[in-house]
Amino acid sequence: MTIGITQIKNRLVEKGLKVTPQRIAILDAIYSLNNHPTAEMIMDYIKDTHPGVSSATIYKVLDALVDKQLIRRVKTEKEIKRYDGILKNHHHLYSTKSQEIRDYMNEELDELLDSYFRKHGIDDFEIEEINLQINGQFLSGRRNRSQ
Amino acid sequence: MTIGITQIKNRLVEKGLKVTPQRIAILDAIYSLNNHPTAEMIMDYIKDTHPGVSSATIYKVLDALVDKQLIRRVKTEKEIKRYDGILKNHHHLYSTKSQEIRDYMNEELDELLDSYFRKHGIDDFEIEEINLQINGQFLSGRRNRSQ
DNA sequence: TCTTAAAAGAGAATGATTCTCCTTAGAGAT
DNA sequence: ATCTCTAAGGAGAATCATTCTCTTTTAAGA
Repeated sequence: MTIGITQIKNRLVEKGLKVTPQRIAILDAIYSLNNHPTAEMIMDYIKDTHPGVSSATIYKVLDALVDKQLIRRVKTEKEIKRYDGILKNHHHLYSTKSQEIRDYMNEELDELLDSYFRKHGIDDFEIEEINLQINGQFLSGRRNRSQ
Repeated sequence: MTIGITQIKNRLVEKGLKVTPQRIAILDAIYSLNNHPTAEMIMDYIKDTHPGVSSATIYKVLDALVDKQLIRRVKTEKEIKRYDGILKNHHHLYSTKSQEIRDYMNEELDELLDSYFRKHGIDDFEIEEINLQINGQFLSGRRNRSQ
């Protein structure tokens, strides 16, 4: 299911974004390179058909597209910059408002997932570990969840 | 449950790492600042008690500690640099061997999680979205284990 | 076409992380 | 305790993706 140029234009218009060749090219690149490209991969892809697009433009367009929810950002392993002294497998609560991260442990949940995936494996993939990334908001109750 | 200096030393020795004041200070910082500090937060914390530790050392020590599995790295929102054109909520399969990421959609699983969390909420946290980060290995048809 | 705010371009600036190269110091052996 | 040797730490330059600043261009409605 490839997405055509007309459809890309419509999406831009719907979000109130001006339709520019750069934006079309970038969205098209993301849809075509459909395996979570980096900004650099997008630049490379575009270089052929649209030479001379400034890298600053790529970043600005990507920000605008994320902002208008036409695309999303995905986490990767490499860019990680925070450290955790707790080694036991656990999950994380991420605030969508701040940069706060809290640990979340729940063995019952782990077992539930474990038994689910024991029954329904994933094709061509051997699971080693599952981490939930739970996004939401901390309700600043004065209750302090230590550990 | 704070971890003492003696225990930190033991952990270093167990992993075959030389026990140095810098390593002790860094591990101690991670255990004390127990909310996923960045390298910078660790530097700040250490500055008082161990002034003059080179930032290069901080990074080297952190790498060594991750390498020996005394600490782990955690993903955050900010550092994300890859883009996804698929907006529907979905999960990701991450290769522990390469930088490959694949989408994984499973509505049955989503419903399972949904109903689980409807029954067992998380204290002081309002869930907006749950993404599974499933780490493992892609079994490429012929089972290519050669990295 | 005209107008104008939004978008694109160029290149400098930033800043976290990495690299290089040299010095220091754990830790086992003597 | 001292010696030796290699791992570890220090200093500062280098890197490099991303952001910023400022100027020019252009999409799109009048």
